[in-house]
Amino acid sequence: MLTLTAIRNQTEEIIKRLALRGKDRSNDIHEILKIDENKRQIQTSLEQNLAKSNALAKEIGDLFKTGETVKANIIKEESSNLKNTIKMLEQELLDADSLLTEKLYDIPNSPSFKVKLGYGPEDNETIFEWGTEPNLPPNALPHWELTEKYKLVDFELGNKITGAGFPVYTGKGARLQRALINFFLDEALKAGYYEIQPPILVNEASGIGTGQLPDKEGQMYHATIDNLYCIPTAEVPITNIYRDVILKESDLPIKNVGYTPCFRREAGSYGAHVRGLNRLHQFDKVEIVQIAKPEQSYEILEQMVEHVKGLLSKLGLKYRVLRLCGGDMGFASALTYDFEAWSGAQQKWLEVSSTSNFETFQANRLKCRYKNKDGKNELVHTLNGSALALPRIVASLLENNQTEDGIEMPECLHTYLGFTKI
RNA sequence: GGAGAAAUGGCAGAGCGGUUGAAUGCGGCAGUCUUGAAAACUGUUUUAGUGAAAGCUAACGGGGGUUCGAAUCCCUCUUUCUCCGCCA
Repeated sequence: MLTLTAIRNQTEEIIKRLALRGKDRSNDIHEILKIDENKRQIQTSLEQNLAKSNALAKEIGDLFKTGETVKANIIKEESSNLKNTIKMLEQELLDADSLLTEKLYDIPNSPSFKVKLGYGPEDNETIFEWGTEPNLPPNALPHWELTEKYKLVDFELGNKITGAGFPVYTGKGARLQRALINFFLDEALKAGYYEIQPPILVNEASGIGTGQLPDKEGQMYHATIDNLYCIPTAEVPITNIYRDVILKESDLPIKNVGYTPCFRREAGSYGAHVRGLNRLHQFDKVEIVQIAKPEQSYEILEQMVEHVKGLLSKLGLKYRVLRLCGGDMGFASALTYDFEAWSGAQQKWLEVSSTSNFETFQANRLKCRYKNKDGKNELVHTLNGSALALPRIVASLLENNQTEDGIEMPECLHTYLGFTKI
């Protein structure tokens, strides 16, 4: 969530930046300021009463020590009466505070100045494109037919065991999954990331920390008996490592990478665009996460973008990079680059990575700070990106590299795969 | 899963109803000394809210309660440790 300090001190700038999302938020912001002011008034009044009560308690203690019990009892009564006022003010403060939090949760992150005003995907800017149109045979097949032909993924079997969107990878299909995961992890290690294998079930506090809760509850699988959630991305556990943590300046930037399966309920999805591997309930992803000093974060975002570009280039996939417009950007993000790989047989772009700078939006909820040069605690910036998500990479690889007599695998995967062709 | 014990500052560890935001030790930081370092000595060392500041308020695992007053008593949850059971 946005920090109150920013809303208070840079009100006009925040409003201007929020407007880039295509919706005027000035009323909400001013309402928040009003609630905040009211809250502070209540708080001041409460604290004054508490101070009085503390002073009386001390006085009673002293009186008992000197044996002046009669006098002490009189003050005791006075203090008892004060308690009612305090209780009332406490409740008022609690109400004001929860109202304030509720309103703050409702405001998305204010986009970076680099973000273009826009309302949907049509307003995104393509800032980079690489690769050439694959040369496909005349009878080229979409990946969902290739996976069947070469027995790589069994969707039917997944239906039987679990349900739609839970595919079973078999034979070379399974080995391709493992190869990609290892390739992505190794590339991240080479780039200086530290490998983490986190839990894939998280508690409620973690869901709130990275912003999946309380709003997007319906997107996650929920194990109700133990009140745990299946992670929709490794971002959740890996970023929550730093919840309620004060880092040293020398710790930054922190560069973590983790592979996890990801679970998304994708409630309400249907139709051709979810066919095959295009959209799944369970999929695999390697995620890179960085924690950075504010002044470094945008440079680091560029580095992360370069890293993802490198992966796609090595895989030989035609791809493009989009800078999302305000209206298409995620709730928590200040600047997002989407990566789309070209799917030759489907003749469409498939989103394979989303790499974002959240500035202090997540850090504020997480209470993740670092001690700066002046010894002050300052919120960090958090960033993350998929590097990469597997299913659509597999779809593109299979489709783009199909030949009359098999599917060629890119060279960078050969040693991981133990074969060169499917 | 059963039985028992415990949770205090960066760490270790006192306190177990009344100037205790918290003794002491270690660590950290600053200074004295030194050519420099070590040692020794001196000082300093949590965080958040509010305020121009002084100050005030809150926090001893989380939540709730008793009391004029709680780190200290009670309830509850969580976690850790020990023993038993089960298990890859």
